[in-house]
Amino acid sequence: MSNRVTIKSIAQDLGISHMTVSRALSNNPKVRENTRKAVIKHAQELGYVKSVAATTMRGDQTTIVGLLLPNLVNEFYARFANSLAKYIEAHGLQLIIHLTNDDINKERESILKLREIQAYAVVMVPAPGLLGDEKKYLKDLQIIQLIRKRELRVPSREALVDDTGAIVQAVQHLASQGHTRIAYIGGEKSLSSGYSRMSAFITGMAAARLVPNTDEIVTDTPSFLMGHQSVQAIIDDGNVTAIICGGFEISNGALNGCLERGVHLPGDIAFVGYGDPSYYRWMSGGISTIKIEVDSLAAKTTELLTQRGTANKNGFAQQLLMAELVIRQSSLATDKLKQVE
Amino acid sequence: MSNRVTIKSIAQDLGISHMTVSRALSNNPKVRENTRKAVIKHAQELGYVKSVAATTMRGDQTTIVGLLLPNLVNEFYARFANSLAKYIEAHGLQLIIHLTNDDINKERESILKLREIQAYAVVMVPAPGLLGDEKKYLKDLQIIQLIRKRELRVPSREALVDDTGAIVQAVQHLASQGHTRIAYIGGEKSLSSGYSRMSAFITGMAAARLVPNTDEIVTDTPSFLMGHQSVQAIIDDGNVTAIICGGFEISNGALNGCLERGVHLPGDIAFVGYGDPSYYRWMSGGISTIKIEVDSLAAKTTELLTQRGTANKNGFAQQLLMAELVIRQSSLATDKLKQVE
DNA sequence: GTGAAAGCGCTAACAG
DNA sequence: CTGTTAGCGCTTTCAC
Repeated sequence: MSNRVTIKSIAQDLGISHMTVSRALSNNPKVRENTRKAVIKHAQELGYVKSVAATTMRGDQTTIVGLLLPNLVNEFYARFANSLAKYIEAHGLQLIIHLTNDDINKERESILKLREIQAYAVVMVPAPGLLGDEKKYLKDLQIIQLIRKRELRVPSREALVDDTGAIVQAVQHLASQGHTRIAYIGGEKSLSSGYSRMSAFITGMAAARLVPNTDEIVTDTPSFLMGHQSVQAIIDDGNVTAIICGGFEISNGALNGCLERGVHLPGDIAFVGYGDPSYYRWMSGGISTIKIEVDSLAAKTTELLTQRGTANKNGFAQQLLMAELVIRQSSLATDKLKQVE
Repeated sequence: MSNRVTIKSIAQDLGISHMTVSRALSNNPKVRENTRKAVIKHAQELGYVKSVAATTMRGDQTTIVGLLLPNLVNEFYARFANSLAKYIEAHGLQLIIHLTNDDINKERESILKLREIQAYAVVMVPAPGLLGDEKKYLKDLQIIQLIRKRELRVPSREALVDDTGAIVQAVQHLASQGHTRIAYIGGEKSLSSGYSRMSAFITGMAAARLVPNTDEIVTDTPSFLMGHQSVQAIIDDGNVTAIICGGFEISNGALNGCLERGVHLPGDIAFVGYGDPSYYRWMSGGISTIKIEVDSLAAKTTELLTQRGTANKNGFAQQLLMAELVIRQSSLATDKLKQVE
């Protein structure tokens, strides 16, 4: 069939030089109006599109932003991708999505692929772990770390969440409902987010003059399954009247674990989730959560992405979003606590 | 800092020709073992990656698959993207996601961008509407239509869903529960899916010896809002005891509209949703749905994607997935119907 | 085994 | 205003 339409093929068709075609198509004023019109018309008719491969090879930036997420099943990640895709589209950028499943090796593979295509930038939720050769495989790439951060040995920007206040508030709220035995399930402490959330929980407990039982602070590689298993272990132990989740996946897994066990929220146990998926408000009379405005986070990320200049230490290289406690039914007093009262 | 590492820069470093470097890195046997090792070692140390732009310009296929979806907020689309990303990754492909919001002009813009980067293929949920110049802007692109199909004037493959049987079953199930006034909310009839689902509903009604009221068959451009508004209008009319949804967005919007109105499912009205998001089973004692195995659909799409050869009419160019009716609490008899009984 | 040349599509720089 | 040349990074082809 028809071969690729190029400026050369158009030039040949029209009996002019390919440079004139190039100029006409890039609105260079140094082309006679007639020639320009003829070229544009012909290009339109043939469905010409410029080869990004060629311009990239000459040194142009690509329009491709890589987004590395654990998955797209969690509503928070899906909504983030949705918002980010919308925001960056306004800047002529497009989104390549790679799923890492929080596996650091997959993360490296994905970054290599993005480097091969000379991605404009990479936005990533860094996977847990250490690699050591980051300096090599992150070369020539603008990196934005999302939600959590890892030492990358390479300049990077950060779009993070400050959920400390919301977590402290969550503990205090539960305490005010009469809860004294409160469990926490979160990501491992080696993750920046895992560490800070757990610390906030401990701070909140101290502020409420409660002594957290170390058995009831569970931290591990965050996943749906981890949340699911941890919550069921806690339920089975039966020592606790309330649970706070410190992670998107964990929250969904834990909630699922509760419902599967048929426990009533908050009748049997009080529950504070993390990330506020759309359906939480409809379940069990409403699930309380530590809410993160996903759209704002995507907007802040886009700012980092489009603001030129390398990542300096002068404030603009980091964006911080405040999380917020949303109180619904699931975090009130349990039936037992009500009886005591 | 350091400029891009290329085969030429490596060649210069090692005092050999760039061709030897090229051969060494692509496992061409015609390189002395020592040279090969030296080259590979040096390339590793410098973090060399081959330029996809260069190989693309020479005619290599890219690894980029475009995925055009209305949005990523709907769990079905997010899960599809998740599954597809996983499946194609096994073939060394990566996913660029464009959100169309079911707007045919955005769809065209996205396709143009994908054509510029010479995407390997495009998987798209075609937006409603007509354009006419598809032949031009779909040039040189392998197209796979997803869920619904449009006349594209260009060869395309199709990954579709056969939900006829499930919809007929849904009507019959409702009828068996005593429902006689059943409403249907679905996509506009100009959409292949909108038409076939509505037809199935009518077929089902006929099979149950019920006469559908034309006021109670609502079809329009499918969206969350449309489902939300349509269901509330139906509730307000109060003529109907059951509702069937024919679309992912519509189903979520309609369910939301019911919950917002505080109607009890199925106490006040029976409800059959579409697409089976994970949380439907936990809401209102379980929402009945017309379920589509999203992972299977992604697997079938991947087959179409990787099976080489142009889209012939001989069977392999189309993949069909059967939908399935899942009965939960929300589609049983309403309280009124129980009283009559 | 190794290297030199050519060309993929495009534009900056220069020459008319 | 228009055309020619060169080169971005890579591999195929053809020498040596």
